[in-house]
Amino acid sequence: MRINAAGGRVRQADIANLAGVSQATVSMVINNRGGKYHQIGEGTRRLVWEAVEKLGYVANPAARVLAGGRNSLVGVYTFEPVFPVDMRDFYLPFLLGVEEAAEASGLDLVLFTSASGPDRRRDIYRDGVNRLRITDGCVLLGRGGSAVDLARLINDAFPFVVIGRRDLPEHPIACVGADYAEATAQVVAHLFGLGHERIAYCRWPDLTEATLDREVGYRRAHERLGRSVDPLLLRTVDVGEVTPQLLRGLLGRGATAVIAQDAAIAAKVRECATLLDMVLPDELSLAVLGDPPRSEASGTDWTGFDIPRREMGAGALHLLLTALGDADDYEPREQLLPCAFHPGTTSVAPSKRKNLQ
Amino acid sequence: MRINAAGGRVRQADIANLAGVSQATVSMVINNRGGKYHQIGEGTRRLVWEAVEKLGYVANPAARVLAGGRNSLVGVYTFEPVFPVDMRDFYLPFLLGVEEAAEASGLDLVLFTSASGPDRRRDIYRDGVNRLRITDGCVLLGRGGSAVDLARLINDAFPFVVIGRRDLPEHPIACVGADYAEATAQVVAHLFGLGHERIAYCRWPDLTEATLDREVGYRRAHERLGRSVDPLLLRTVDVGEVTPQLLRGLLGRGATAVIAQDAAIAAKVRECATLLDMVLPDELSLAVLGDPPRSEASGTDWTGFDIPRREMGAGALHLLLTALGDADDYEPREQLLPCAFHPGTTSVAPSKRKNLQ
DNA sequence: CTGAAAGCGCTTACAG
DNA sequence: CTGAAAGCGCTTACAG
Repeated sequence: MRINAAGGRVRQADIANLAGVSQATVSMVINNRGGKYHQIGEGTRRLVWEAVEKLGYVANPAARVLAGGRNSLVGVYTFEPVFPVDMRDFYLPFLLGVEEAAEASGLDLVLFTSASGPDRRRDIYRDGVNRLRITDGCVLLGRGGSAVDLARLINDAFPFVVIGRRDLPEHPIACVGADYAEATAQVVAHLFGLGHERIAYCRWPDLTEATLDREVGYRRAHERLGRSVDPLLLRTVDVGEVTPQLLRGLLGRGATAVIAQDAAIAAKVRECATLLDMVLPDELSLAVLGDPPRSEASGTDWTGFDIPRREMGAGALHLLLTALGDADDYEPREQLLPCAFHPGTTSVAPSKRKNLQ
Repeated sequence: MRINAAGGRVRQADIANLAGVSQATVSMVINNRGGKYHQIGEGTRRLVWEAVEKLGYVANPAARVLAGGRNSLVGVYTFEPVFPVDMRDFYLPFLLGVEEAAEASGLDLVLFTSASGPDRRRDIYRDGVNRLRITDGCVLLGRGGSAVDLARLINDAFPFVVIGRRDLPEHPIACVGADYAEATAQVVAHLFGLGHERIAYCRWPDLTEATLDREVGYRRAHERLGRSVDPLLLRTVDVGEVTPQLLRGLLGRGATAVIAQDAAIAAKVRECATLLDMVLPDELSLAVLGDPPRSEASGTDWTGFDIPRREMGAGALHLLLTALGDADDYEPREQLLPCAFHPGTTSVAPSKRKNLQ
């Protein structure tokens, strides 16, 4: 490294020496500050730049940050270990969106990989310390995210935005979600439009917003057409519980279409249908509520919708920026992005199917 | 964020106040320094940690770095904008490797996305500032990487490791590369083993280590078997220059197998072969020197080798750690990882082919 | 075992 | 138009 007299890195002080000006002046010149205090002469400017070039000066960003306040570091924190490759496929687009937006705003991203302990579980608070604080603010990602941790972050007045709609009983939370309710309603409406009368829905057993919102959409679509939801067609299942018997039950109840919350369930339903010797999609229409990860899509062009993951990532970063901007009168907001409906090839108008009894 | 009396971020001074100790003691406790000077009592330790927890203190990384400490922040810097999706596909595994290793070492990752200017060109040094310095050290990734920038980093005594073999005239550089020479030699040897006598090679026109190393391997494999390289079979081409005429030239020169540096060229060669009504792979064996990105593989199981991208990423991080460890007698090292040979289905024993004149 | 102090290299009021 | 000084929040000798 370029060395000054003292054998250290070249500092503004060295430039000041060589140029015969004060250190403050060097700073002003380098940052091109024209503040009301410092009007710096052309001659001085040149002197300073010459010295800079001669000594090969480079500002120390740490010092700069320390003296200046913000550090232009924004964090990305994932609640679950991100390594299982499937998960990666799923989360990556969010990350890309965040990154794009960060790049556009001149921010660097901190990936909190260290946050997971030896057990690979993740906690924001470990040893009572919130590492996220090295950043100006964070984007939070993933299914986990205990309400306790979130409440604590709010308590700490730490700026953050959650990707995915999130409701916290007490506190309003800034989040950017996908409008699953409306997107689901659209899928259901599409099936109704094709002529299906009885549409089954297999949802997850969890109680997250993502699951509940979709059910809301399923019900909403029925309401809009003045139809009532048959409770026996609305099933709460784990993938493992999807069996030919289950499917037979739905068919027996008159279902001509099955909507699955995710691709794993959808694939399982299809498998069962095949076991029952059904011809797809003619004898059974299928739909999935969201874009399946590559590994599970397996070439099928499912009826469903695309989650605007990239846009959600970018939106989260932007929301975070406004939070950082006017820290004072900032009101946590929920922002819902529309999902693009995708007709796909797994659903068609219902036809007669053979009797399964 | 937790606010102290002065309305600012919580600092060590606030902890010191609350715990009734000096700021220096807080620093020692937090960094768990047992230096010969400071033996700190268990009681004091507890008091400090309690205060830390109560106020939600987190060290300011900039200040820490400035004062000479470590950060547990490691940077990842990509020379090219990473956004074109193909590029992503290519770079992602490296990143995963780095992340895995970082996670295992309790380090967080800083993605320098801001490094690219408005023109989306990337420079480490912009406005005379090297932002990388907020980290303890960096992993550098990508094809760009001007020798000037690298030399400057070395001059600055900034710890870094390059992914991909890199030779700098003057300075030794720490890098983790793939052993392209040996991997290429293996591909050639495989083709010789199948009975091919004359093997053409289409390389890129650039002069990067990645390109030169592969050519070395091509030549080495010939030497080992006591064969000489026919200069007319070793072609330097852009994708655009791969034409049926080119291929005809190679065939006319007796080639029964063509090795392409990348999948784009390989695909083009195959296309040309098809135009010449050749039956593949019987009449022409093909190989690619590296695993093609998903988008270009297009279902073909190319003869070639797998670049150990993930391992390279992890290796780079580990090398960086040793560099950070004994900063004193640290000697920049080059580390080459073997590539796994992959027989594939695009090459077989040569057979008679029809005369193309 | 602990505190007071210097210093890391900057930026930014403030005083001329 | 420019300089002297304070302060950002830490770490690390040094002095007790």
